[in-house]
Amino acid sequence: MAEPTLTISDRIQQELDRLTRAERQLAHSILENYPASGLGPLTALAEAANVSTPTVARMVQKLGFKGYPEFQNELREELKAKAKNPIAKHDTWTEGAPSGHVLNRFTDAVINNIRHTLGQIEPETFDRACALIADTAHPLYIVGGRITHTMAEYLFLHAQIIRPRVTHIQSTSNAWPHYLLDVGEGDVFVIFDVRRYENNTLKLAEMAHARGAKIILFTDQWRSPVHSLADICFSSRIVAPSAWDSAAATLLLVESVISSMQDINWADTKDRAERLEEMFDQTRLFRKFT
Amino acid sequence: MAEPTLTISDRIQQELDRLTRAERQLAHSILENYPASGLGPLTALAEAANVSTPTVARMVQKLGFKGYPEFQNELREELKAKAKNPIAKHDTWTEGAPSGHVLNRFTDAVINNIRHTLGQIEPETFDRACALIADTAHPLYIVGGRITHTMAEYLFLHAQIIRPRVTHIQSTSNAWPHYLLDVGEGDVFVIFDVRRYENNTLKLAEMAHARGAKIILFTDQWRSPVHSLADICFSSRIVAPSAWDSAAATLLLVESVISSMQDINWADTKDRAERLEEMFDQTRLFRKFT
DNA sequence: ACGGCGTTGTAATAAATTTGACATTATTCT
DNA sequence: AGAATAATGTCAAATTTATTACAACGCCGT
Repeated sequence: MAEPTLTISDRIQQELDRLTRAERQLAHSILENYPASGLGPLTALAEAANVSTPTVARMVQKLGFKGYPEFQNELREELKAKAKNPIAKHDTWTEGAPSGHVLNRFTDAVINNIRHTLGQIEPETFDRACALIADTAHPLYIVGGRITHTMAEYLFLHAQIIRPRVTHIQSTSNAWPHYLLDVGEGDVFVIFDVRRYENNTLKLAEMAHARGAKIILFTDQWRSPVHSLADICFSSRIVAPSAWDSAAATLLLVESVISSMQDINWADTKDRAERLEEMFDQTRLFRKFT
Repeated sequence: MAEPTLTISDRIQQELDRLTRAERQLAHSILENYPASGLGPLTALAEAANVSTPTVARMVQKLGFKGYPEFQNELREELKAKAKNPIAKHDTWTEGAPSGHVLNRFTDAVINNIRHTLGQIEPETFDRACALIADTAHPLYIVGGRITHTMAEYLFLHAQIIRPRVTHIQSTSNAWPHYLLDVGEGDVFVIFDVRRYENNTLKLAEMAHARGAKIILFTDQWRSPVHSLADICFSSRIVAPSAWDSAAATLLLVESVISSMQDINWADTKDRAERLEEMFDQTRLFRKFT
């Protein structure tokens, strides 16, 4: 990476005058639909430009590449960079920190995770999931594992305000079988399971499934075995520059679900939230807002 | 060109269920930086995905292509089409969703929050906080409130692996005063308090402060009253297009702290993590990785 | 108009990539 | 637990692709 901010396209345009007739013809053909045409085989490019193959080979060498494959390689790198760029246009997030600082490295990874995660979600599926979760006609069960129970609880704490009949189950607790006694056809389960996938969670999902419950699964890119039982499955990217994974993308999804639920059940929510406020005031749990 | 509006990326995601382990691995690798990686030689793609070359060949056939070259050809066609389309439709996060969809609105807000939050943090302060949290010479207490205890617990679950003498206190539980009995000079408190700020949390912070403990506070942009007692204070932006706030930026900070702690205590962590793995294996809590 | 030089194309060679056959390993079902 | 089946990898053959050598063409100056 010796040339940082000089694309191949730039370089070609710069050289345009110094090029010969056939080469210019070729150059225009490359720029015509850049960079796609340059990523095909040399022969195809030559044909499209109506020049011979050696002309192509010679020109890429003139541009300073060892050969056509190297030329293509840089084109692909450009493409990668471009794909990342519009989102992560900050080379550093925290000013004054070297780009290698944990904060910057981690933030990059998280933003990337978010981008990939969102890219894989079909809005219809998401809306369907929210509708299920918000549907007060059926009880809602929220299930988390050893680490993920924090996400489960986060969802639970909000869902609890928005709608009635919500239960939080920890699959690592040994009390979970009791909860399943009452589960019936059409009940909704939101299950969190990221690697390392937990046996209890799978068992729980199997039992819920057997009783006719709908399952909405939040997992990672490799997908928990629960996914074969799930009606809807969201997989978040969780890779991070760390020995542990990042739950940030998952949290984003959860918060979006909460927001969407709230919109669906607004009439109810408003009422419930107000009653909750009152109760908080009475318990003096919170200070009055400044 | 029989498939009009169905990109290869779409098709791969659609088929994801029908694919086998190695193929899924490969699929993710292709989607990782799409479409650049798919435009290189088959060998390179296989290597990047850690699968054998025939696996790649087989999968592209499974996707309905005669061979790898034809697959690449369609990728290039897609690229051309995208380049021609002047509407850069990538101002949305989830393709196919209107920009007003919850997912897009929420994601925008979260990314913005992250930007603002990170922009306010001085790397030195962050490093100082991590050093304190990682310092095994003093016990570490982690405190959360009604909602924030999920963040607190997330930190706790990881800190627990990385170092000894970590305690999680819920300020909303009535057991917290007991924990404070043993607190002494130099003990470290990580406290989470976002609006609505909780009385219990403030009381707890006051007592800890009185006993000479160091306080690291995670709060929001308006800053909890605890901040006057805190040695270090991180304020995250938490605004979201929702009746509730977003914890995503806070989580990002927490995860960065975890990552940094781990680097500081690496020697210990490795050992502790290994012992933990053993115990997990013995309890059969998790399934063996597929 | 002719010789020289730079440019371009043809064809053969060399290198690489892709594909297919087979052995090995993992997984599923009984 | 073991047999059957599917999945995956290794290796070699075949095809495609890039490169090189060389011949032909056109252009320009004298």
